[in-house]
Amino acid sequence: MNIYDIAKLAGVSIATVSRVVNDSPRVSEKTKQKVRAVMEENDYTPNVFARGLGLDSMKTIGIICPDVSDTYMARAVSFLEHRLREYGYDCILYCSGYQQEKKENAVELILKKRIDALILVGSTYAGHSEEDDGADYIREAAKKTPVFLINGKITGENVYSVYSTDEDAAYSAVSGMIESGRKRILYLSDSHSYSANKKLEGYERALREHGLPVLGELKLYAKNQVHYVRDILLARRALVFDAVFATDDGMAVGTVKYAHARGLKIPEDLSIIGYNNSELSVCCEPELTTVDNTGEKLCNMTVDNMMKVLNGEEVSQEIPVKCILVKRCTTDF
Amino acid sequence: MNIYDIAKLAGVSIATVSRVVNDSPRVSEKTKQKVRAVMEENDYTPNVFARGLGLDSMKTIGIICPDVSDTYMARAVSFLEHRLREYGYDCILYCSGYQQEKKENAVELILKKRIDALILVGSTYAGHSEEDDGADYIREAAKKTPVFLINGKITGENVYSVYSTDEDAAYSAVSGMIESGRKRILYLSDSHSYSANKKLEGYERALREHGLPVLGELKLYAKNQVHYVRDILLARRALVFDAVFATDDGMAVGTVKYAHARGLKIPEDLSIIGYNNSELSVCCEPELTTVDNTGEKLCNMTVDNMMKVLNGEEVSQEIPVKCILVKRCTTDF
DNA sequence: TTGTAGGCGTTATCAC
DNA sequence: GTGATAACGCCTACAA
Repeated sequence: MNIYDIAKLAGVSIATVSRVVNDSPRVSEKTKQKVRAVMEENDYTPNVFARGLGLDSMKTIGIICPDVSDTYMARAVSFLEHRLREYGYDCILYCSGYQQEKKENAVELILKKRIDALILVGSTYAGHSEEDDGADYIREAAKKTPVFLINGKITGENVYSVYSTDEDAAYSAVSGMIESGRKRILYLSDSHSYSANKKLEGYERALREHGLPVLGELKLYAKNQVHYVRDILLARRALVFDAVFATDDGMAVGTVKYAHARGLKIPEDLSIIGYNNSELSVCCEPELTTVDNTGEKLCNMTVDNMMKVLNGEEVSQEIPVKCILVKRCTTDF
Repeated sequence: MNIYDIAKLAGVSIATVSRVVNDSPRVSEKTKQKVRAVMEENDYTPNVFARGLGLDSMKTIGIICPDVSDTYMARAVSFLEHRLREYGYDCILYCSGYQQEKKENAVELILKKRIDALILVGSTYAGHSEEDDGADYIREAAKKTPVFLINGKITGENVYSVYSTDEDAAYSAVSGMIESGRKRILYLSDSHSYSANKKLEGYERALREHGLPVLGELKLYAKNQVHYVRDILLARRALVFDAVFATDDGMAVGTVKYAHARGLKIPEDLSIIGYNNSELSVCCEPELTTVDNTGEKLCNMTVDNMMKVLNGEEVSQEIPVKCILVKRCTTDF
């Protein structure tokens, strides 16, 4: 059942049917009714491929994230999908993994789908250092379609970044711990991504501004898995620390487990702050103090921005969003 | 840059270019080389819309789930996406919510995209009772494209179901608790979906076969949120139970919190079993005994099956998969 | 082995 | 207000 069939049945031309489909004003109400009736009756649906071919768009946005099974990204994808759908867009999802090669491959493949825009979720896409950010493939992609980063920053034509101010958040979280008497604060992270580095900067600045030394032994990298973190900490008996700032709740919960295993009291003996304010943060005992980086806000702003860009409006290429420290029971300030 | 441009530059016809693109055997190696070179140089990519129009397929699978921010579904989507990509398919994601009307709407909208197949994740799509399963919209969809259910069962032409045997799993979990001396086991659930009902059946069968009464007061419905469950249990001081069988880990963790609040020892005073073996299950203290319903296996089997169906092969319309009880520290059997 | 021509189902630009 | 008709870019008989 195509536009010709409908035209024939309604006794009009395909042009008129097309106009009705697109609700053009220059069709008489009478013929509109007539054509609509025929369409209903035969439950006709315009062929999206044909339409796509003509308009060079299928109203589809590509979303790439390293791993949707990660809570943070799953939530982000959920927010994005909802907001995009409100605007009438569909989502193609691609989970790229964390390796540079796979990320480049993902971008390349998804671009072939002629998406209207591309969203990259997670700071892994923002590269490592400021100089060589390894993000040229993204700038290249931006020549074909607008690119939107969630929680990462890349400068370039046609690329837009919305990110949370992790440096600030880390600074004030760590400052809080220092001001409540902590002297040896462990920085616990699972990555060297853009946002992880920002958190590290905030951590170090807090130490420096409070006159504490920045020690290499107090920076620990691990997998973001509860038991993994617990065990790695248990294995380093010699390492002394009275507080932990983790860049993800999973690692913070691992630290809670470690404290239990060693009989340490939280927060008296060990103060802990997580990141992301995920479900996990209210599962452990005591419940985690954690940084909420307002994923929903980031996502909604990104989509709203995108719609403006697609409409040809001017838009800021860089939007920082403030984090919120959610105080629960693993800190005493 | 389209097929005509490439043809002109390579000094061949568009038919030949098309053959090269599709790696047809009836092109001489020499012209293949030549054409490929030109394509590389201009980094030509065939227009997927045009191809879709001709072939009536864009190699895209629709995935609908009620909510990707839910851990179980996020994992499922992740597994599905990976497997589908191995076969060269893309995924369109749609989060429908749980309301019947929205689910129907989601299916209707995604069908318009002319996907090659549809996957429905979660037993909410399988309806409630055996008689009126409210799934006619799915059978209707199956007239247009093959439909695959993950963890739900619907009978119908062109619909395929892969599901875990939740009745069995619930039966043996609850039996374990009874045999270790529990007499009043609370059934805690957040839904009346197909799989939730199966779990309830298993729970009731275990009680009956062990000579225990099936009591309405011991069936409790709640939201799948840690604090919500804790508070609802605290609010029912009069309710007596010595074990809890929860249909999701989130509610089981809520029960752990409840036990802490009341000073109950786990598992001595209260034995708890969760469901899904999610991240949450190792976050609380003590860690949860839980049922692993092998989501990865369900997903992989679904995709493999789908590929056979798309190739016109015959395939079983119904595949049950066994669950595994993961024993941790909230039970004593 | 290669080329020509028709079809896929729209939208958009003209005329009328 | 409505109707022809030409794109859109690819695939694939059929012909050579």
